[in-house]
Parts: sequence; structure tokens; C-alpha cells
Amino acid sequence: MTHTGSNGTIRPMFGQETSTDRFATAIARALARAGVPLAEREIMQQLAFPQETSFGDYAFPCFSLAKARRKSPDQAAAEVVAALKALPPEPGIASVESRGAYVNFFVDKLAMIRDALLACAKTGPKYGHSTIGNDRTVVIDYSSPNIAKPLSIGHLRSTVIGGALYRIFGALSYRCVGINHLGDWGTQIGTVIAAVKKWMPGASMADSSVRQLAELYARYHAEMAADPSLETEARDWFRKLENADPETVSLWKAFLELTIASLKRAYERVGVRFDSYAGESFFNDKIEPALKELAQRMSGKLVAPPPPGKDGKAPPAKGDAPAAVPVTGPLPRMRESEGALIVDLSDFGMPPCLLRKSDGATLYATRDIAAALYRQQTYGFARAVYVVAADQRLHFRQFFKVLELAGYTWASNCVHVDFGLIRFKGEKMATRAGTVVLLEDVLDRSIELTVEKMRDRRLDPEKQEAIARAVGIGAIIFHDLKHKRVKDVDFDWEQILRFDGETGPYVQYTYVRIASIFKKYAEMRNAQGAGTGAAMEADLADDAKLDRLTDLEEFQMAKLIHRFPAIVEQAAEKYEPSIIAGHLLDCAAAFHRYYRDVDRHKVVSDDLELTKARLLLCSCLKTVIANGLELLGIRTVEEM
RNA sequence: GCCCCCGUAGCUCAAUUGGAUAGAGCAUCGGAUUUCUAAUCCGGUGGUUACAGGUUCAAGUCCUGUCGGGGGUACCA
Repeated sequence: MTHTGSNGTIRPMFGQETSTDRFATAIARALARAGVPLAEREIMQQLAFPQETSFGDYAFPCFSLAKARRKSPDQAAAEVVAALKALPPEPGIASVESRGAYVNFFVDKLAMIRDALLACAKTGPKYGHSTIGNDRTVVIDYSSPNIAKPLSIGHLRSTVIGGALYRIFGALSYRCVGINHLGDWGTQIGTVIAAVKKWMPGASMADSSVRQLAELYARYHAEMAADPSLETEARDWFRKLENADPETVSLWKAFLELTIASLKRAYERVGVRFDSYAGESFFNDKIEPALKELAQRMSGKLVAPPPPGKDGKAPPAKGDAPAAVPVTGPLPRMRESEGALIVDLSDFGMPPCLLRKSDGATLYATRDIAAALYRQQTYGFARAVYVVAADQRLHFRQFFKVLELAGYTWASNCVHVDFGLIRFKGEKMATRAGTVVLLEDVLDRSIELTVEKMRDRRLDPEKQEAIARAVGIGAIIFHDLKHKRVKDVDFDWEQILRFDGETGPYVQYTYVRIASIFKKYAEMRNAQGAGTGAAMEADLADDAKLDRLTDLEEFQMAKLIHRFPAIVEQAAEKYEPSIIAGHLLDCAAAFHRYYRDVDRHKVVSDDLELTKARLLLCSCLKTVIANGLELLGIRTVEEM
């Protein structure tokens, strides 16, 4: 079975399929030959990266070995090194030494540089991608806002995390289905209809905006507190909708269309897309059959006849199937209790999962179950991922457990990818309380600030707008994705709009600087009457003299490039885009450190051979940044 | 009440999933620009990893308890 573990990690779905690191493999092989009594795979799992890079590139801790051999760890490490030195050298490994309890390995720097740069240059925009997904389907449910409301900053997390996972899994050759499970049904819809009928009679939807609808909703909700009759009115409207009253239905459809159009504009801005907008209403006619199936599988009993169909006619009578099962002996797990239909989960330390209210209506969990069945049937997913806030943990545990108890083997492939709440000055944000910050307002503000910041740069005014958009919005997305999912975040204008330090603009700026180096190079070549820029970057790998890259900083950049594919896999394995964001920050920092030391590292120089080697290195780092940002949904710009 | 998550520098976060001297950014103090874009770089200050026990060769990480913050907890989604 699958669980979002307590710390948010999830059982590995990759297993042995992860692509291998040739250096780690060589080291494991050598250690096994040198008498470490473990399988090569186990050794590889124990390999670590020393945090102090001068200690080596890979390390093997000898504590457990020492215990087995009844020696001190230092001694064991020394013995291993001695044994290693007696063996023929492994390709790619330059030297080994023991330091305390560790066996530290130094890779052949040139080999690492060559591996990294050639692989990266060869695959270019596909660097970091792989085939481990093998076309298996991953269904990702994310964003999923309610209709007739604009997106708030609270929707940002699900939207960008889901969007990033969509692209990350896609890059690993999973076939992704992005689903926006819109909240387009329920009494809240009745409230909106009631409010519109009351205060906007006769107005056409074309003249109104989602924001207006939201305001009406908030107003209605506020007045409801004083006037309870409004509540029944709202409920009546929803009943009308359920009974397919034509006028009400067309109003509802208008809300839906208006909302989707507005959502699509917002999603386009943050680089997110969906394959399906099948919201709650889509499952209305799938709930009863799903319940019936569940009841059959769990020998449960159905309570209360299904409500009448949309057109008032009786629902298609599919036989009076498994009606009441006599209750004898231990209570069936799925049963009637207090007039409601429940699945008893007390064995698992959870409150019961409610499938039908005592008034016959179905609930959140019922709909999710119907949706899961539908998705399994329709898409045959290998994994269903729900990117939903952490306050829904219990709901997902219950709902997955019910699927499991019903005997659906694929229940173990359902995963709740949870994330911390966005709070506003310590409080949960709520539309009703009016403490919402709208997503689009945040994006706009960020773009404005970017424009201000660009003012003192001499940039082509025509390009300015596009640049400001990419940088401003990128800052917001990156700020969200750089933190681990589990953390709650307090919304703070000052922090979200920060452009210095570990931020999106910092990473984008790295890209800009590298692009600028290439411009400089193109100018130089043109002055010499050499080829054009486009061909230039592509050809670099062919004749680059990589042995000219001898500085430590260059090796360190190559190491980061080399690790990128593993980083992407790790991000998928843990459903954690922040791993990619963190790696990009490392890349950016490594480059800036390198770049600022102009005396030693001027890329474009008179030494053409060295220039080309360095250009290739920079080009690869630029590729990693571009690919990483693209996975996060952030655009790159050539200047800023 | 019970269950779940979180607690690391003044602030926001990392820490290769149990490994070496706990690292970054912001803020603050001090430096670097005739240069391929300073949205940058270098250095200083800043830590009893909430607290108390325990397991282990090794604990920020695992276990128990306490404190603090957040969330959830049968007919909302």
C-alpha cells in the first residue's frame, strides 16, 4: 500500500529503474572486489557525497564494515584503501584515500567533465529527460478551484506544484493526464445563483466577471448570517439546478464557461495546462453506479433510494441489486449507521468514511471514489497523484483505504501529494472572511516591480514587457517551488517579491549572463568574418578541447551538470519540485562565483581553444538552467 | 479529548533520508566594478538544531515524554 509517509516521502516508484551513475557504479564494483561484503547495489546506496568537496567526490563510510570486522572504523577504512590499491584501477576513478572512517574517492576530473558536457550537448533541450516512465500513465489532479471565484494566492501551490510534476513526469516519459477537478457543484453554486438573481437580474454573463460573482457571493454570505431565509433560498436554487431546471442550468453553464475562460488566462500566465476540466458535476451520473459497485464488492447495504434523475424521471432501474444484506454476526464494514451510509474504518484508527448522508445525498468522498474509478477505467493509470493541501490528509487516507478495502489493487497507486497551507498573517485565508489575496494581483504587482527595477537598464522597450512578465511571474513561481512542500507558508508581500539572493530572478539572471557571453563571442567571430551564432553553439562539442578545463571551479560546474538527470528523477520520486529549484540555485551560485573571477575565468579570450572549451561548459550550464526552469514552469529571457 | 504535521542563526529556508566541522539567502558590518549585464561576487557577525530522556560506533534526522504553533476529527468541499 502507498502512503504519504509522515514526512511527506512516498514509497519509491522507481526502484531499480533509476538510471545509473557510471562513477558510482565503478566505485561500488571496486569496493565489492576489495572485499566489502555487500552487493554492489547496497554499496551504491551507502555512497555519500562529502559536503567538504576537498575530501573527495564520493565517500564510503566504513562504520558497519568495522563492526563486522571487529576493527575500528579508521582501521577498516585504511584496510579497504589498501585492498583497493592492490586492484587494477577502475576507469573514471583517479584516486582513493582514507580519512578517518571514510574511504574517499576522487573521480577523474576530465572524465567527469567529458561525460557531463558531451551528454548535455548531445541531448540539449532533452538533457535531464529519460525513458524510465516507459509510457505509463500518471494522472495528476491539481489546482481544482471552485467556480465563480477568482484564483487566490492559496491556489498557487497546488497549481504550480502540480504543473511542475506534470512536466517532470512527462520528461521522464510518463504519459501525464492533467486534471482540473473543478468545484462546480454543490450548495455554494446555489448561493452564487441566488446572489445573481437577487442583485444582478437580467444582466448577461458576458458583462460580468468572475470577480463580480465572487463579490456577490461574499455579500450574500455575509447577509445570510442575519437573514436565514437567504440560506433556504440558496438551497432552493441548488435544488432547481439538480432538477435540471433549464434556466438555472443555463445560468450555471454560463458561470462555468466564464470561470474556465478566466482560469485559462491565469494558467497561461503561470505556464500550466490541463488535459481535462472534468469537475465535480461531471461525475453526477457516475456516483450511484460507483456506490453500487462498492456495495457489491464490500457486501455492504445501500441506504436510501438514489435520488431522482435530472429530468425528474426515475433513475434507470438496474435491478434492485444487492439491497439489504441481513445483519448478523460482526457488522459489515460498509453499513448503515445513524441513518447514513458509512465505511467503518475504526480498525485503522480513522473515523468512518461517509458515503451517503441520512437525507440520501452523497458527499465529497463518494464523488472522489467515483472519480477514481472513472479515471482508472478511462486512463488505466499506473499512478494517480492528488496535489491537494495537507488539511485533506485524513480525507485521502480514508478514501484510499476504502478503495483498498473494496479490493481495488490499484488503490496502492493513489498518492496524496500534500503541501502546507498558505496562511495570511497567521490565519487561514478565506473568501468569506475577505482575507483573500488574489493570484493575479500578486502576479501583476510582481511584474510592476520588475519593470521598475529594469528602468535603469538600457533595454529595448519593445522587449521590456515580455521580460518583465517572465521575470516577475518567475519570481512568484520560484518562491513557491523552492520550499519543500510540507512547510506552511505565511504570505508576505515583502518576501514573495524579493529579487535578490536565492530567487527566480537570480537563476534567470545566470542564464542572461551566459547568453551575453555568447553574444560577445558572436561579435568577436563576426569581426573575424567567421560563422554565424546559431551554428556556433551546436558545433562546440565536436572540437572542444576539454582538457583545457583545468580549474576547480570548472570541474564543480561540470559536476552539477552531471548530476542534473539524477536530480530530476529524485524530484519525481519524492514529488518534490523544490529539489530541482535547489539544484538550479547551486548551478547559479557556481556560475556566478566562476564568472566574477574575471582574471582567471574570462570565457571569451584570444585563446580560441580555451574559449571554445569554456563556451561549451557555459552552454551546458545554460542548458541545465533552461531545462530546470522549464520543468518548473518558468520562462528564460535573453536579457534583463 | 484523540489523530496528523511542523519547531534548525534576528527573519526565510537547506542538510545527500542515520554519517565527517549543521550550510545558504535576507538583514547587519566591511570590501570588490576602466571587464563577457552589480538582479553579482568576497569576507565578518550570528547555533546548547524548542526542552528532557532513550536507541546507536554515529541523532537536526529514529523512539518516549513535555512545551509551543498549525491542521483534522459523521452527514461542507
